Amino acid sequence: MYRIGMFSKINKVTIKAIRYYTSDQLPLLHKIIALRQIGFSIDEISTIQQGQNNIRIFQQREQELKSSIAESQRQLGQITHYLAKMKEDFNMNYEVVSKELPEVIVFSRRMAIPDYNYYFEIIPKIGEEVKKSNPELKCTVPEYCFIIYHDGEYKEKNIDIEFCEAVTTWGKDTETIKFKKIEKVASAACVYHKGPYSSIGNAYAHLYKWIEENGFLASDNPRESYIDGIWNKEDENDWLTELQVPIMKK
Amino acid sequence: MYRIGMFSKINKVTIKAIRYYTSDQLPLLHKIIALRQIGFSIDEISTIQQGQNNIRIFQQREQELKSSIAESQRQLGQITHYLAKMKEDFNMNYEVVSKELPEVIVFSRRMAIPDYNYYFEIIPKIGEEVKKSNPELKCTVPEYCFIIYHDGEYKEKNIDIEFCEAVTTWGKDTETIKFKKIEKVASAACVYHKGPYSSIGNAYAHLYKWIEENGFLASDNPRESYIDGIWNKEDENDWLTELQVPIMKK
DNA sequence: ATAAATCCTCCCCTAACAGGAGGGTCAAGA
DNA sequence: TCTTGACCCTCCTGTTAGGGGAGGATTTAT
Repeated sequence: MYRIGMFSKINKVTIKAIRYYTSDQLPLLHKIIALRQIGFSIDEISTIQQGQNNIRIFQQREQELKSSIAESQRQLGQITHYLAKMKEDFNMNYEVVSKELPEVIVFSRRMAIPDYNYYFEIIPKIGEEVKKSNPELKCTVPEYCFIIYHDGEYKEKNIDIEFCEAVTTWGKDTETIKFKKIEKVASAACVYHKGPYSSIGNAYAHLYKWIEENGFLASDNPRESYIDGIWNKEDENDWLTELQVPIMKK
Repeated sequence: MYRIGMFSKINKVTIKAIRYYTSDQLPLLHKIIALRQIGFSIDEISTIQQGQNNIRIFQQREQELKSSIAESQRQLGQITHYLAKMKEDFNMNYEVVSKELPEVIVFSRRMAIPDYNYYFEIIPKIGEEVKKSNPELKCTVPEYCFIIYHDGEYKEKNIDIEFCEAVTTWGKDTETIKFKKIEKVASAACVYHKGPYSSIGNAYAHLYKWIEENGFLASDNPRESYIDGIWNKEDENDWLTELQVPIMKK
């Protein structure tokens, strides 16, 4: 007779779950788990266990699955449609909105890069390194992955940037990668930029013009937050980036 | 200003649901419902409503949908596999089990049919007729659709059968179709038959032999319950039927 | 005025656990 | 012998998006 903790480890089921089942179900634990993974409810499982009219229950679940897949695909179609429409909009006009940027925990690496082409050589390496030293680490959903420009001015060479990716908990620092808390920003002017990075200057221009015209002042360095990029879209024209500039009333 | 009942009818939302939303959400009711139908949670919807960082939330939902579809398809594969295995088994050997048949409400039509070929001409008509007179009627899940043989002996012609289909509530009788309660059967010997109806005699033979050998007596007329048939499977060899004979101890 | 329809608030219920509080038991180490 | 830590138990609450119903208040129709 194993103690419950051991039993839980052996069967890879939480103690809570084990306790949830009545004791006469325990010898069947594996079968229960298998059936649960096919999506049967506990009630259905005990029916399956007793009666031998399994087929109907299986067929019923088959139907459920088919219709739920159909439903999900419908929803997916809708979402794709919405997303396409949104990105279309960002293509047409820069619409600036101001919003709060919440406090986040990030892992970050600050560095000077020789020029903009260097970006996507270094960023995947950071990801790998942090995964090696913190295998359990989870990024937030939705993802929030951005670069802070620390130069006060626009530079083409030797740019001082800080790469940040928001995560759910603190992790272990490495030599180059540090965990830190990014404080909440009460108000930031934000705009989406769709297309390649070469044309991102327009978006910045719009953004700073809006800040000026609406009586604000940029109160901190800008962030460039990456939504779609080379990692998920082949076509440069589909890339999507959000620019965020902390602002304060003049 | 509409009263809530009217408002509920106009918008096709239950009063409970309307009350669930806070009053400042009501002007957006349609948007909320649309987003709910894409599967967003209330929290996500209010985030979408406030912040303008919609894209990430939509993308996140897109991912969720994709993985849930993948998961469902995995489950579907499993189930198909299980079902195939079960039906394989029924093909190999008749395994008799005894079980309880629960009490059900059915609509039924008792009639004499000239011969067995007449079956599938008459049955769809019954379905249509009952749908016409009771449009709201719902069949049970899992379905339970069967024929009771009222002849005491085996006959080839002019067979006295009663077609029954289990439903969830009582409905309106028609001239030929009556609603009735079928009493619970404490114990019935059951066997699955796979293949065309022409070979169903074997299954009956097995079943009655089992009843005899195990010291039971058939206590009522047999039921033939239809699982797969011409309505969902082209190949006769895939048809599946369960035979049920109420029994009692000798 | 009265009856019927409609409305309101309040409480409990769902599925399958997760999370935590508070307390009990047992063996090893000091 | 006392204490500490590991492990265990039961009980309570929370999760989603409302559904179902009780009991009483208000509005509408006759």
